[in-house]
Amino acid sequence: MAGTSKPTKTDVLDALRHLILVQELAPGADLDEASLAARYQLSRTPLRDVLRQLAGEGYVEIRENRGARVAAMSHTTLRDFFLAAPMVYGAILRLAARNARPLQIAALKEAQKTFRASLRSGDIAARALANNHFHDVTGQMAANIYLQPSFQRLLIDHARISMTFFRPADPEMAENLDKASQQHDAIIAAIEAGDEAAAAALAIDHWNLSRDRIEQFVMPAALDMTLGDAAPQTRTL
Amino acid sequence: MAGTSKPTKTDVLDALRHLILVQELAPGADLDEASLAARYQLSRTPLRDVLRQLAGEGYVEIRENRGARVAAMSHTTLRDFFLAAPMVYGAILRLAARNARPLQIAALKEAQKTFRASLRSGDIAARALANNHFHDVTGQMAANIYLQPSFQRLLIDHARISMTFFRPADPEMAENLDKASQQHDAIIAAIEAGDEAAAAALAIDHWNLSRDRIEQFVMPAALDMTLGDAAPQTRTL
DNA sequence: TGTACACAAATTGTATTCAATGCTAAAGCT
DNA sequence: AGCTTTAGCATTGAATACAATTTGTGTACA
Repeated sequence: MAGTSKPTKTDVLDALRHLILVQELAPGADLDEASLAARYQLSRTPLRDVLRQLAGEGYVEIRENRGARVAAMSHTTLRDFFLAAPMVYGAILRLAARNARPLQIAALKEAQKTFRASLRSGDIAARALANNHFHDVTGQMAANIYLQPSFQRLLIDHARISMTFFRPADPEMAENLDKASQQHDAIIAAIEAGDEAAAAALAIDHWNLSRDRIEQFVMPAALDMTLGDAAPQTRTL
Repeated sequence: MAGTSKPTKTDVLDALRHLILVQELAPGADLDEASLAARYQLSRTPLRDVLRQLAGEGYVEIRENRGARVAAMSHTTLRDFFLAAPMVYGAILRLAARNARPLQIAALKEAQKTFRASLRSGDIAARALANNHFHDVTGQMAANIYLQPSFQRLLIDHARISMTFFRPADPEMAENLDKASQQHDAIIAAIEAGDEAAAAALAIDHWNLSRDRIEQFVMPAALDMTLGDAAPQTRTL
């Protein structure tokens, strides 16, 4: 393709979704219509359409007369998330095992291949997107329009939470991710076998693993400091 | 208020939501931007915003370059609905019992009062809306942003399904609705007592009752026609 | 008679312009 | 000095005009 052509509305949608998922646009960040329109070379009218659509999908929030911002994350977000996620994802995987079609299973295997590659590459944004896509495919398999909206919102914040709570250096993290990848394989097997119960159980396991990873981050091991070190020995909280 | 003033965008949103919920705008109906703009006395630009927002909420569907239509109902809708509804609503009521605040409980009682009044009035559109509002309040009590999107979509189609599958004349229907109203009271009591298990169980009961009502309609008792009647005895399909 | 192509009408998408609203900061008042 | 008021600025909302896409219709041709 010769020369970067003017981005279409769909391009902008994808671009913004991407930026939000990998937190290059941080939660709560203000989105200015004028500058975004300039940035993507289209007028404000279609750009507003884009923001409205992203609002519908849960990526952004729009306040009347006060513009759009990236969907915020509050102090209750994590709790709400892990409260809802196992149930919804359990249902999704159960239905996926029930309804998956051969072409979809092929797509899921492909998605897992990409996920494994992203693990090796060490690119954590690529990993978050690949993981997102893997789960998105399972959502398509489930094919229940009433579960889809909540599931999609969970996927958005799952990606964002993963981007936040991740230490590439930590060897425990690497091990945790390897386990996650193995669970993906097990999920594929359960779906292919049509084993609903196994699929639902794997959903729970998968979230427990994810929660462990985050707990590791939120509540780290105490610093290793013995008595007699230079640091003060008593502290007020 | 002297003279009907020009409707604001919020008015149009509410009006369209209402029309869709009570099926005055039928599922799948085409929504023409120009005529809607003329109908509500605002230009196409804000009206498109409205349609985009309604699309995000699940009321309408927008196809690129081919306009908007009221969210369709397919032959799988009912199945998908009753598959997802008990689980989601069970979770909602469980969380409602856990988190409900006094003001919200007062609002719920008020909603139930309105619902009872609508039962007596016999206005089935008013009944659908009042029921919708009752459940909406429970959703606010649950206060989980990840369950909310799916729950809202369930509420939309619950109202529409109720409008479709209802025979005002049928005495069984009246009895069924009276039971539903009693369940509402039980739901209020469970929430007020903070009894999560009871609330969750009532959610299941409530959907089973609703499903019974619809099954009554979809699979009615066979017509009572004995051999030797005037009607032709053999027919081609 | 059926199909393919081309043209015309209708409807949606985009750009530009103008109006209204919210935010910021400076001035006046208590 | 601290609070309220008010004026200017920046940003969002609405309206109109224009462009592009889709759909329907008609005609020519196999």
